[in-house]
Parts: sequence; structure tokens; C-alpha cells
Amino acid sequence: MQEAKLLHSRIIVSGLHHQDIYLRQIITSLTTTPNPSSLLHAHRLFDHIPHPSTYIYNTMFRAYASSPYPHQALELYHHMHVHGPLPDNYTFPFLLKACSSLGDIRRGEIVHGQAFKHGFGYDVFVQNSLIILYGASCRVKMARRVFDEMGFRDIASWTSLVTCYANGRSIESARRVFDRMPERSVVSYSAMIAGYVRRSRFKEAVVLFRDMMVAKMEPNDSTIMSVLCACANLGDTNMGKWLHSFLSRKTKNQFDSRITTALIDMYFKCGSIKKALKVFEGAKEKHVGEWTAMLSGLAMHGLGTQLIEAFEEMISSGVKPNGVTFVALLSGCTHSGLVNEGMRYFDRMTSDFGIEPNIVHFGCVVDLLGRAGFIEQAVHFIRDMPVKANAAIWGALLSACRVYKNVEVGELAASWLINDEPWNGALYMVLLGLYRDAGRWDEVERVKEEMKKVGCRKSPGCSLIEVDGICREFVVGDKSHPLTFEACSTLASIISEFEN
DNA sequence: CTAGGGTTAG
Repeated sequence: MQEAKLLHSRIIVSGLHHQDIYLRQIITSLTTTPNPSSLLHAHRLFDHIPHPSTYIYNTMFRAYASSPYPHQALELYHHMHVHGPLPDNYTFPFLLKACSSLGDIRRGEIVHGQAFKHGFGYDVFVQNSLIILYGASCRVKMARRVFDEMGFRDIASWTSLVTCYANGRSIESARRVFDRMPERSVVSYSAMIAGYVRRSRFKEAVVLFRDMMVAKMEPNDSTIMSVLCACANLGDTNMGKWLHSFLSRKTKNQFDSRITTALIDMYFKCGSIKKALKVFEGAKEKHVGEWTAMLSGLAMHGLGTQLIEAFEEMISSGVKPNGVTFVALLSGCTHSGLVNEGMRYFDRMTSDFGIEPNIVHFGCVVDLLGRAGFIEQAVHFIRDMPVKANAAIWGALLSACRVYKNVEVGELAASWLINDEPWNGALYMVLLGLYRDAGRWDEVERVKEEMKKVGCRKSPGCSLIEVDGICREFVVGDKSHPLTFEACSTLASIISEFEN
């Protein structure tokens, strides 16, 4: 910022001669730092320029398009349209990107019309941006039409189409497009892998990543982040460790903040608490993301006391928590039975940290109270919430009712849930269990018939584990493994040890 | 100076 101010004064001193050179530097430096205040500063500078060049306009468009205020890009274009220089081929991709982030197809089409008027309607970059625009608003057919009508397509055109399908209904269609690509870049692979991860198709993501390595493509941070997420969900420690050492080889243990976050999460989800802690300790800077991954990891391992200690350490080190941090903190308190602590943190969330709780936080509190058996308090809490309860909240309440055999409240929660999500098979199973445990056999039959009538089924629960480098997948009631009997008897003895 | 990919929660 100091440097920017210095440059600003040099512009004033040197007159308008070199305005473009200096302004390009200053505005670029201000707009590439992801900071809303520097963007504001850049705009203030921009306002002082008597006749900004198209280039300078474009720099502002680019900055706004990928900022939290894409609308500003369109406002500024309006100003350019009235007072400014003519737009060039760089202008419209930025503006279309702004429309994509807004999800505003109508304005995007107006911008496209403008592009035509200035002779850039058939520009590849413009058309690629159009594909992304339609894709971002789930208009896959329109995106396809633009793609089909293009006279010339580059890798980005194909990749954009892959992204459209991957975000849309069919990941298989995305893969078909991907397979038909004349050539693929790292980004093409990353887009497809990210698509698999978003649809929870983690195995396919890892398989494609292996293909990518065979094709001698160098993965970048974005690729690795997606694959780390897949490893975390698969419990694929081997691949996770391999990615970790790959990163170390490349950057000597100084990772990008988001990579560090993803690594911590991966190790926790794969059960390596020690390695997760080591990555965390080794991070040169600990932002809110690293801390939150740390806290949620401690939460998922039931380490409530350490979680609270870590949270307090985070606060005293001057890092500000965000909404996600509190989800980790609250859910950690829930799983360690720390009801009072959890409730106190929920109160402090607004009073001490100025974070407005959202529906997810309310859900955490319902879960916190419910799992501890405070069903009535949970009901009161739901009634007093400033927002309408959603399926997650009724689900948490229903589960608690099943555990504590509260049929009355359970029925209430279930009726709301059935209203919201009639296709949700899991909810019928919980309700069924509630009636069964309460010995209400006539009701059990009624629920079963209701399930048949609605035609919903609960897909059997499944999980997987990696042992000695071999990944095993199993479903509820699975007896196919030769050591099933031994495993069950060992488990039974562990459980009886807990109970005694 | 343009387009394409991305983490932490339940």
C-alpha cells in the first residue's frame, strides 16, 4: 500500500505522459492483492484519471470480475460505454466472467450483444466465456449450442464444456466430452478430477489422477487439492503421503495456505493425528483455514479438551475465527459431551467475535442439546430460532429422540422431515427404530407400509478402509470377508469392556 | 493484461 501511494504521487508529479505505465503498475498491484480495501483504493485512483485507456478499464474489469463485487465491473462498463474509449477483445471476457459470478444470464446476453456490436462476437475467448456463463447457471443445453456452433475451438472451449457437464446433472457426459478432447491440459484434467470430487466419486478422481501422471502432466496446486480431498474421503493414506512428498520435493515444505489446510484435513481423516499435527506445526503462517482444519480434526477424533485448548491458543495468537471455525468448535463439543462449554461458545460467537450464527450453527446447537438428552431444551431452542428449521435440524432432533426414546417429540420432528424430504429413506429408518425401541409395533408396520407407498429406499450404509495398501469396501451387514467372524467377536469384546 | 481447475463444516 505504501508503494502504491508513492507511485500515486509520482503520477501527479510527472503529469499525464506516463500515466499508463504507472497506473498499470499501481492498479495491477492493487487489484491483484485479494483485499477489498485495496480494490477500493484502486477505484479511487482510477476516478482521478482524466481519460483512462481501454487497457486501464480492462484492468479494473478483471479485478472486479474475480472480486466479491462483480456487479461493479458492469457499472464501470456502463460508464465506459457513455464516456470512455472503445472496448477491445480483452474487455468482453472479463465482463462475461462478471456475469457468470453473478449468475446473471440476461445481463450476460446483453454483454454478448455488445461484443457482437464491436466485432468480437465470434472471438474464441468471448465464446469460451459464454460457455462458462451458461454452465454457471446450469443452462447446459445453451452452453452446448455455443460450443457446437463455434468455428474454432481451443482446449479452453473443451474444458469449459467439461466443467458445465460436471457441474450439471451428468458426470458421465462430462467424462465423454473429456475423452473426446483432441488434446488435454493440466486444467482439463483438474476440471474433470474436481468434477468427480464434487460428485463424491473419489475413486474415479484418484484413477484419473493416476492417468494424468502416466500422461506426464505436472499437477498443480489446484489438482493436488482435489486429489487430497479424494484421499481424505477414501482414507487413501498411500496416495495422500505420496502427494505430501511430491509437494515437499517441489517446494521444500513451504506449501500454499490452502494446500496446508487440505493436507491437515487429509491426515486427520485418514486417522494420522500425528502427521496432521506435524503439518500444522510446520506451517510458516497459520491462517484461519489451517486452524479450522486443525480444530475440526480434533473434533472428529473426539479430542474435546485439546480442541478447546487449541481454540483458545488460536484466539491468543490473534487469528480471527469465522463461521466454519465455530461449526468445528460446536460439533467438537457435541462429540465430546461438552454441553456447557458448547453453549457458552455459541453465546460468545456473536457477543465476543461478532459472527452471526447461521442455520448450520443452529443445527450444531440442536445436536449438542439433543445428543446430551436435553430434548425439551432443543425443542425450545428450535422454536426461538430467528430462522425456519430445515431438514438437518429436524433430523438431529429425530436422532436424539430415537436415542432417548422420546416418541412424542420424535413424531413431531419426523412429520416436519417427511414434509420437507419425503424421499429421504434414512429418516424412515430412524423413525422405524424409534417405534421399535419403544415397542410400538403397530406403528412400525405403518411406517413400513408408508415407505412402500412412497417407494423410497434407504441405500445401505457403506464404508471403506485401507489396510496394508489395499482398499476394502464394505456395506452394512456385509459378511463376505473371510475374517468377519473374528472381527465381530473382537468388536464385541471391546464393546463389553467399554460397558463394564 | 484475456478463457479453463481449488480447502476448512454437517
